[in-house]
Amino acid sequence: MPISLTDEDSLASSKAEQILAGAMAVFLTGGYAGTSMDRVAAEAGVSKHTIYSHFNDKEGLFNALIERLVLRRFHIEFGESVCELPLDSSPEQVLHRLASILLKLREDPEYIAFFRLLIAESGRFPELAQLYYQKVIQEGNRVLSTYFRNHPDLDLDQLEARSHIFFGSLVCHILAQEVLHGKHLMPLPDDSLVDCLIKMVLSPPASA
Amino acid sequence: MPISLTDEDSLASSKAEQILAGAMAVFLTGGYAGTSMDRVAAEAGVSKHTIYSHFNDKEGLFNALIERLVLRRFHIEFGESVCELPLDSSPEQVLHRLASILLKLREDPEYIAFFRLLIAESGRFPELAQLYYQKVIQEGNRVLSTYFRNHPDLDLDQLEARSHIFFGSLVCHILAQEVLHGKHLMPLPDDSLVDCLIKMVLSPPASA
DNA sequence: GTCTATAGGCGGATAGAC
DNA sequence: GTCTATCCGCCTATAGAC
Repeated sequence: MPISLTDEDSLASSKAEQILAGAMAVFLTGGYAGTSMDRVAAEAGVSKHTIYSHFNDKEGLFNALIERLVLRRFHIEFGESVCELPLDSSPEQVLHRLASILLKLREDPEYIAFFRLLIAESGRFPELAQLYYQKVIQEGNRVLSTYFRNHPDLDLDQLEARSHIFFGSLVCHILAQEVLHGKHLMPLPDDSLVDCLIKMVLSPPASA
Repeated sequence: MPISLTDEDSLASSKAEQILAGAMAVFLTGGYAGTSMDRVAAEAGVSKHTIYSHFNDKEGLFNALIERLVLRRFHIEFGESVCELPLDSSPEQVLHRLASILLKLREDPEYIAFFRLLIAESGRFPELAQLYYQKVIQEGNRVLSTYFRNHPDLDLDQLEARSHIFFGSLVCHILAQEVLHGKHLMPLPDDSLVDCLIKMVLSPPASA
């Protein structure tokens, strides 16, 4: 009876989905230690025992949640956005597109909260931080340095360092302005930063 | 009797110091929600009531601790180091010195832990995040962009954007390699990043 | 598999002795 | 001002009914 099996599977996974959705809401606002399994159960609309039967314990639930967010939500969104880049357009346009993809994340409160949570727990859950590092940060750097390598006409050196500078400046901009609430204290317009950054990153080495 | 007053004052403040030292150890490793007043009392070697009499509650203790760390420990260290810069040497040397001051923080586990804690609680304690932003991040940017402004021979535009890129790249480097444990996953040597970054930041605008 | 109910411990905050 | 002892609630995790 494949139908019953399918039903059971979809039911089970729908419960898991339900739990993970509730867990996301609670963990993202309360942090790891500030989250109680009671609140997760209430938010997800299930009982606590159901959570413990799907995920071993609080750590297991947290691991599953972060892995899921990294692998599905942020990895895929970022990856797909990058792949949609018009790679045949000018380097300036390519970098502008990359920058706007990154800076779009500023306006996503869930991403800001996820960033806070990931960094907050990077000491106690180092493997989760490394997962994010590999799937998001490394991926971005790989895309950009590969792009540089495939365009030798740009005559750039230090491809890895250049891509690190590109992403690092933008990530730190988001960190300072959104995460640390510096937006109103020192308003540096995105365009100003991006324009300056692109000129720098694309400037060939001092051809002496 | 000024002696007795002095004694009382030093005693009171020594207790407060003692409490703050214990609080630092516990908050930095456990985070805000993961820290119990019992553990702070044990670590500081005082009773809980003493803590509650000096600081109103857990939030008050946390606020006092972070303010102290920002204003004394990190603000002063950073400020003094910057003031010791040999401002009459070459711009490359000035930026190298600034970069090494920043990258020195990589090796300070307490600074890494403080960074995690500040970001972790930036949602629930926004004013503390802003304090750090004003006293450390803004300060650094002010020093560097002022330096640029005082050296018009460098012929640089977008001074604020340039200094943001300089600090942002380095801070994000520390974030990725130390906080998120990416050091062994994608080892980009400090020198490689710093050299490339300094060349970029000091390259005059495309003088067309 | 899912629920209600509960165990057992630790959380922040306070009362009273000195 | 400082300590010991305590209140009450919430925490994670589990036991037992269905």
